[in-house]
Amino acid sequence: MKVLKYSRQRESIKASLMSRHDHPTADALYASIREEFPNISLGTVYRNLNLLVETGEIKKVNCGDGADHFDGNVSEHYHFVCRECRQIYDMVMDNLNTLSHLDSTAQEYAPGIIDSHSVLFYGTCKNCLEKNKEKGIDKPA
Amino acid sequence: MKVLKYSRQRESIKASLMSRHDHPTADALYASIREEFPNISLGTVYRNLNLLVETGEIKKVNCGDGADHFDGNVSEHYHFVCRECRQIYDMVMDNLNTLSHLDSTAQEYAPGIIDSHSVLFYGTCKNCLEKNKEKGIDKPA
DNA sequence: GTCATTGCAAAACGTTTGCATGAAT
DNA sequence: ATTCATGCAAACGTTTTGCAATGAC
Repeated sequence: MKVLKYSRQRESIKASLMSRHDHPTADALYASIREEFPNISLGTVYRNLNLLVETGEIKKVNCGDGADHFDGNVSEHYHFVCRECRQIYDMVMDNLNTLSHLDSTAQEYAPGIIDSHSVLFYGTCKNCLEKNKEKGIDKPA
Repeated sequence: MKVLKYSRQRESIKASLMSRHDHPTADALYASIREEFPNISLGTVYRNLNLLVETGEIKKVNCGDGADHFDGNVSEHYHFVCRECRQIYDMVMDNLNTLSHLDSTAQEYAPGIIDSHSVLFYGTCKNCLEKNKEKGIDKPA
């Protein structure tokens, strides 16, 4: 296994991600890190995010919008992705009824060993539903 | 709604995807379509795949390897993604115990209206487990 | 002193788009 | 005749990479 050396940049990237409750892209994170490290490069942000994913300190979320999103919350949870505003929401669910149940069922059918999973729900979030109502739009685009 | 005109290319792309049991990328599909239509362009393949997704005739699967994969099976099912060989397997599961259960639980927590979902399991598939055993590797990389 | 990490820029990758031509209705 | 679809190539957005310089140990 690779030996990691300390780096202020990596520390700052991790701290910045941990302090957020959204699921920023590398570029969004880059923008906020630059306030502290004006000379940091986007490549460094990508390299460190990938390192942190490898060590399991953060998670990568792929919601299908073309960009990787990152999540400082490594506990098992689902995500809800709004098709209109593209925001990603955490969905904390009852493990007993959902995740663990899903896992045990999956084990029976999976053609191998499962070590992790990604559960995404797509739809229209409450905020967008309200905005649509205000504009007099009954059905979401 | 947009009116679609018939095109031999689109028909062939759909037929080609339907005949496969894997989950090819646009590029892989492009390679096999080229046997029938040597002059077809990759752009046309992408355009038609997106049209077919819009009309609900096929599905897009995002397994996090950077490329979109396409699925001719539009019935609700899960996917198992092998981290070693990158292959995507269909997981046909008992709806009563899993998908519908998951959906009803999700509705309680989701911050809006859910219209679809993506469930991916990651791990090592049976084939790779066997190959690893043959090579004398006990634990997967 | 060694080797990981950085900043920079270029390249790679998958996907989309503009445009003139061709095909379907 | 109209309008959508095609092939081609260029452009796009995201991520990775090669390299010389810097920093951690």
